[in-house]
Amino acid sequence: MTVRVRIAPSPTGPLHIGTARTALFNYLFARRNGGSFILRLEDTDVARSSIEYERDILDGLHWLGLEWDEGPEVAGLPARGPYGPYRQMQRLDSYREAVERLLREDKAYYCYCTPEELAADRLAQEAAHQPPHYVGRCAHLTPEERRSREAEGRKPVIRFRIGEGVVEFDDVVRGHIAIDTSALGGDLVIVRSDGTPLYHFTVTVDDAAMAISHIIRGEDHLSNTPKHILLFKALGAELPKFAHLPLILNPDRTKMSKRKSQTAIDDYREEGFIREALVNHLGLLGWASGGEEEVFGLDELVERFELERVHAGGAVFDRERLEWLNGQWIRRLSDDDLVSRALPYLMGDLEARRERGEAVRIPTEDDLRVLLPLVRERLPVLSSIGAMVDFLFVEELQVNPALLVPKRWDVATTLEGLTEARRLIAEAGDVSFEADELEAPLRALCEARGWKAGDLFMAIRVAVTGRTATPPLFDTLVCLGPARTLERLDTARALVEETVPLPHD
RNA sequence: GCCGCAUUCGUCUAGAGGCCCAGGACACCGCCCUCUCAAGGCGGAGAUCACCGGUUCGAAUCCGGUAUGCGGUACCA
Repeated sequence: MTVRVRIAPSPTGPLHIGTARTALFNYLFARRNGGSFILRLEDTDVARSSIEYERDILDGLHWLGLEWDEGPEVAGLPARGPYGPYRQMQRLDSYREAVERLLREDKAYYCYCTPEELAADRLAQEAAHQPPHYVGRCAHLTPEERRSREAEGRKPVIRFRIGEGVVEFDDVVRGHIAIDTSALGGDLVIVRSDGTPLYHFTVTVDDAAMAISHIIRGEDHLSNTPKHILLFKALGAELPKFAHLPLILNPDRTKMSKRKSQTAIDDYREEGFIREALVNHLGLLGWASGGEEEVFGLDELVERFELERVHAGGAVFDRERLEWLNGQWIRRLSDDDLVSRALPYLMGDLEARRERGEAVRIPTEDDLRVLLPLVRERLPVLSSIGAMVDFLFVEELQVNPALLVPKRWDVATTLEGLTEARRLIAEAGDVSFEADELEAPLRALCEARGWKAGDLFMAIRVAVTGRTATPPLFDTLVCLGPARTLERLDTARALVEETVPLPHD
């Protein structure tokens, strides 16, 4: 059997975590089984769809590395695949044709009920403790009745006859499912009164037309599946296999939502999560390899993925795990790759500072390449690059004098320490400004004075970076260079003297 | 309300009758490493496998019921 799967997002919002996960699983299944992964845009909700969202979704999927084999034309590039168009609003003819067929075969009919009538039905059903359903008022209209309603100017919807019986199917992840059609809400509206087709209808017409073999989607569609099966049959199409993925949940275990969680892939990207981490994390939501490794790249996921191993319970999106994976993946990036990915974040930070009136140097890729080895295992997300290395690029460092004096030291000791350190560093700089050359004499100094090296180093660290947490000190000094190092030590000494009065000595 | 699905450490999960008084990972705690912060290493704590019955010599694993949660129930997708 030729495997053909699809992701069918509607461009009514930015790319959602859930959509991305569904896309991933479809992609993995397709690649694993030598099948095709199809992208289809479900844009029939014209009121809520927009081209911006469409862009965002396509961009996001592309960014994640989930390349589709067939899909719509994008940004000037032509559509790909023999089953186009891949945008539903461009497939209206095929829906019209399908509707006409259903109408002709009396599997569907025009319904003239007004919203008021339907609301009244619903109220009555509620009062009678019945499940809401369409009562079938228009199910068997005579031609005369139809004409008179038309004459009133009523615009009909088209309903699909649901019929009686039990719909059964075997879900790949959930096993055997049986649902009585009486639970389906009565005959289903498939075409709006304005003539546009509705989701349940378009999705099955398209899945049939595109020869989709496996429908892999979120569990929220499980209850709708009987409707689709009935439609497939009415259309005379072959039934695909169904696999319903567990939902991704908010921490309170409700379906993940914008209200309660960060759901836009874009927002994670902006924070500096990298695609490898996101893919890895999403791949582990509802699926596990069965082995004990958990850090997998896309290709490794493809190698191991099995739809049958997807499990049925919902999965809370655990951001801390994502962060850990992000660190793992950042550490695995090559230097060049990390540099090019992190640089925009650094630039952004510095640009923002500049706009606030601070003097900054603009870093080059080379600037970053030098100190990258020092920060890579300290980066949880790329956006923290600025906080890590900004001191190299700001011209006038803001130092909090209170931080300058190490916890175990007093002002006088600090002053002495910085002065002596400045002298030794200047001497070392005359020879060669390298980490080893700097460290040895400073350690010797501490030995001689009975200081803990860590205290002296902390004073220098703050003097030179303004921060208490930095990459290793001597490498940092080397990156800074002798001139700026000495200058900042001088500034810091002055600061200690000026702003902190020396009480009794 | 009705229908459907689900339920193993806080979280993600392994587990498909004896290997499980339940394994791994994140988070947490401690120790080691260490110039700070990380990273890394080692160790710890953490789940009466939702509950109740049944089947079986034996159940997290099979069956039934209950509870709870979630999803669906639109001229949204």
